[in-house]
Amino acid sequence: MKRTATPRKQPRQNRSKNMVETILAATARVLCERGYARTSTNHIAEAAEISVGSLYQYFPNKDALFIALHKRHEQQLQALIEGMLSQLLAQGKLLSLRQAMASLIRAWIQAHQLEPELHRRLEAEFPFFEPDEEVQSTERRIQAEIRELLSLHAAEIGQADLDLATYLIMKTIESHVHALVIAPPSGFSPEALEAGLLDAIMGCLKARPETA
Amino acid sequence: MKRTATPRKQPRQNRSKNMVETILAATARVLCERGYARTSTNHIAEAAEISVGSLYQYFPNKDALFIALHKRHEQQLQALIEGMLSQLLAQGKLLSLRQAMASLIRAWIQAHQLEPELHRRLEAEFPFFEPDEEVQSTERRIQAEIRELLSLHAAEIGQADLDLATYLIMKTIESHVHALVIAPPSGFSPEALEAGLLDAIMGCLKARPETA
DNA sequence: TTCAATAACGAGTAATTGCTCGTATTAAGC
DNA sequence: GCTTAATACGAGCAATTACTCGTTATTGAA
Repeated sequence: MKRTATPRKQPRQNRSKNMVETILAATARVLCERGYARTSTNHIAEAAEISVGSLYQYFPNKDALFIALHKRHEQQLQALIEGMLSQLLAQGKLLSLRQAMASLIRAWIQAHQLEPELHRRLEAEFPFFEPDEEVQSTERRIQAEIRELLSLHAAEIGQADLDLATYLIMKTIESHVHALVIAPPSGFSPEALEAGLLDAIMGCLKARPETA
Repeated sequence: MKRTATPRKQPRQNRSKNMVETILAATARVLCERGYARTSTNHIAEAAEISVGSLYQYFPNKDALFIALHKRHEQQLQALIEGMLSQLLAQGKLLSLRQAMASLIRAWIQAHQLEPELHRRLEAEFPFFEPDEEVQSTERRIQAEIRELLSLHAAEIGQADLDLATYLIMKTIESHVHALVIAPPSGFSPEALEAGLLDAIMGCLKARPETA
């Protein structure tokens, strides 16, 4: 497996912009159908009804395809979450802390309804690539926005360290939603799970130091 | 890549029992050093200082190696956690709910200190195999034991559905510990994280239905 | 129409990989 | 020692794979 790193040309004409889209769409399709391990660049080219040569004009190597796909998907999710966050921030203290958290959780869950099978494949069977800089930067922005949301209700929050609180609730939401998408637990209704998750988040915020 | 499924012979003599151990140990070593994608059966045989032929006498195909390794590792972790759980159950109501949860969290974290790099590789860059039946059964037993632990303190617990509560706290602990091992967040001390996690768990348990 | 830049093509290649199978070595029962 | 079963070996095969590069087609401006 070569791993050429030579950068490829940027699409100039219209047909080649379409090409990039076609290739990524085919990559997603084949990934969902065959899984990462059994997906080859030849398969992708065939599914996209183009030649391998064309594929390699825009992507320097196989992994670049998946990295691009991964990035695009993450950015779509992030956009949905940020949309809800800006709404919540705009409303200020009109909403209670609990209401705001409930909305955040719901948005997070809904975002993950976007191409869930692709999400599953990307998250579950993907080798560990270094996270994209742009995605990370948005992640930091989301974190800052959640922190701001929390600070609106600082009076109600027991946890003194707002940064820690932000980190904890993000990780908690993220992991539960992840579990919901990857392997939805049987026996519990989505509503019950959502409510339970909200309780956990609120508990984590309300908590005041107690003696062990 | 063939994927022969013919079952292989069970080791009878001593030398072959050692062989299986040697092979698994080498698999772990190579996996940690090279990562899953760049690990071949030839590499493993070389690292184990045996021949590929010998390897294929005990493992029907490449994935069987990783499946066996994965299973062994999971069982080790489960054993540690179950050990702590039986201790906690034996102590009955001597410990407060909070104390019991704190011990559980600590045991969970400590269990994951066992070969963390191997754990990282297995969890992060492993294709999606169907979970092992034996491992799943132990998982269910652990879940039942946690439920029992909770039911000892049912009076203090707001969440009416103990099964849901059990599921929620398991997933919460699991995911936070996972994050701690895979990508420890910078900026927070381990103690603060542990305390925050405990708060989240307790909040999730204490929560009583509120009006949204 | 001409022509050069851009894009698309796809047969072919070099490398790798999983795995087999015929052979050699060792162990155990007699 | 002799015999037989168990174990270990490793050269090599068949299949797959990522990727190249010489060629052809398309575009659009002059």
